[in-house]
Amino acid sequence: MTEGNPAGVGLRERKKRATRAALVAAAVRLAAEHGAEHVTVDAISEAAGVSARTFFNYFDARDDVFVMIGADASARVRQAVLAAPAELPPLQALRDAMATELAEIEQQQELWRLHSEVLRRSPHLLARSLGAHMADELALAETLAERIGAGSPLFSEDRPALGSPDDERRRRALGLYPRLLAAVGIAAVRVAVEHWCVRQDELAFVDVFRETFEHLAAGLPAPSPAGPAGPADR
Amino acid sequence: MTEGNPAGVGLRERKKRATRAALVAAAVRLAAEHGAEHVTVDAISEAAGVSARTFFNYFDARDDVFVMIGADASARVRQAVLAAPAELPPLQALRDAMATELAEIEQQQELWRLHSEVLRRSPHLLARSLGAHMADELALAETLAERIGAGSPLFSEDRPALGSPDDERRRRALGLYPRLLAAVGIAAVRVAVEHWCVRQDELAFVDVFRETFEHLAAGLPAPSPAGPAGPADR
DNA sequence: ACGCAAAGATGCAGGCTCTGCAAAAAGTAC
DNA sequence: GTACTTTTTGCAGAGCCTGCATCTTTGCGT
Repeated sequence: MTEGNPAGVGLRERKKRATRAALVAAAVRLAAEHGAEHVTVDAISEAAGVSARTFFNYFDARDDVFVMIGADASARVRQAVLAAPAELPPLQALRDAMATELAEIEQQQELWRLHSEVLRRSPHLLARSLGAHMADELALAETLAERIGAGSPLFSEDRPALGSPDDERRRRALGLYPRLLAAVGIAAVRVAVEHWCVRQDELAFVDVFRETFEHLAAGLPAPSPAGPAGPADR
Repeated sequence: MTEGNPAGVGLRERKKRATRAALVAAAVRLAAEHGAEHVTVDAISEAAGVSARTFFNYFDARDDVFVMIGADASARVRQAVLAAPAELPPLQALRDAMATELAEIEQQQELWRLHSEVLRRSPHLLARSLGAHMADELALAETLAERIGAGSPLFSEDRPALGSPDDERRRRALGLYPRLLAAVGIAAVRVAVEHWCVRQDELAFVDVFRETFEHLAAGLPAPSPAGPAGPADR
């Protein structure tokens, strides 16, 4: 009924995306100004030009509007993991895929800076955001399994909700290693980003990122007192 | 008003703990039976024998009552990390500390099984639980820093909320390595537990746990098709 | 034992979040 | 233009959460 239209995706679809984007933009702008917990659904909806009831047609919970940014970045990482040269070890393939994505995000700085500002001032949202990425982690584990070749043809782009029966089935089909690699990789990126955010002035993100994955590849040995993977940084 | 009383911690304190425990127990029991999202604060409070208003004197949000189990386990892990033999590499010290704690938890099986059942059926809570452990991660990173000797005398038992100015300061004082080790270690435990939960019948948790940390210590190399971490235990 | 001060529990008012339902409005196809 | 589908909206209602005033319990000195 729909997608036969390459030029225009259909007025309906376009309007929906516009509304969603307007809600997210309004929410982030208001949150940056007044603090996320003082921004009501009514205020967001009014700023976006829709009714409060409509807000809940787009988001299951008020907080979701603050964590639904970059929902497609993880999909691109998975694609890159599959496209990586076959001779690369899994950890390196993952590292490179993530590096590419992070570089692109670094260019949209402004939006992400506002967003991270909001998250910093509302730890509650940070926690929620973290949890929201659990589904990404599972999907990434599947992709890694497929790349390694240990997996069955699990590839599919739809992601069932956490805890669904389907989700259950997919977990069973995965080995320990892909899941571990996915979890550890995501944790490493998170730590690298946080570490860099705290000392933006002193360090280049690329260096932090490289050092982080060097630690991992080395098996996390105790760092020498001077510097872990190079000259010390303070 | 303090600790001078070894025999009894004071009636007041005991009552508070009892109330908190009663609320948690009632909540988990009700959630296991009816599903977490159908359990109201009123129902929990009534089952625990207190008023609904009192519930919010103990928990900031209704969902918190479902994720506040084992809040003191992480403190014991930190203690064990510090107490570990000095010649142990950090990763191993962390592994052993976690293993001890997990063994103790394995004995309270019943409560934890119920709890994990609740989390499984309510992914929303799982996400929240994940985020709640962020503070633990930071504290663990500090402890690891102290053990390594790279840290200043940061030791203190009070944990400021995520995002507080104090939290900010403490993050700055930490190097990349301790934070990475803490994040990766916690992620590894989570994966091991999940992997084991999904195939409880086939595997012993100890084995899954050991294999997980072998992967880490080896630097996450691509597993050989046959056996993941080489020819088994050493 | 008595009474005082601190801490906790409770009730209540009120605002905000979120859901189901049915009617109105807007887009789509014929 | 008409009929069909999708989206938006208002409304009612349940539940979540907080601030405030009050009452009860506990800890402790005398």
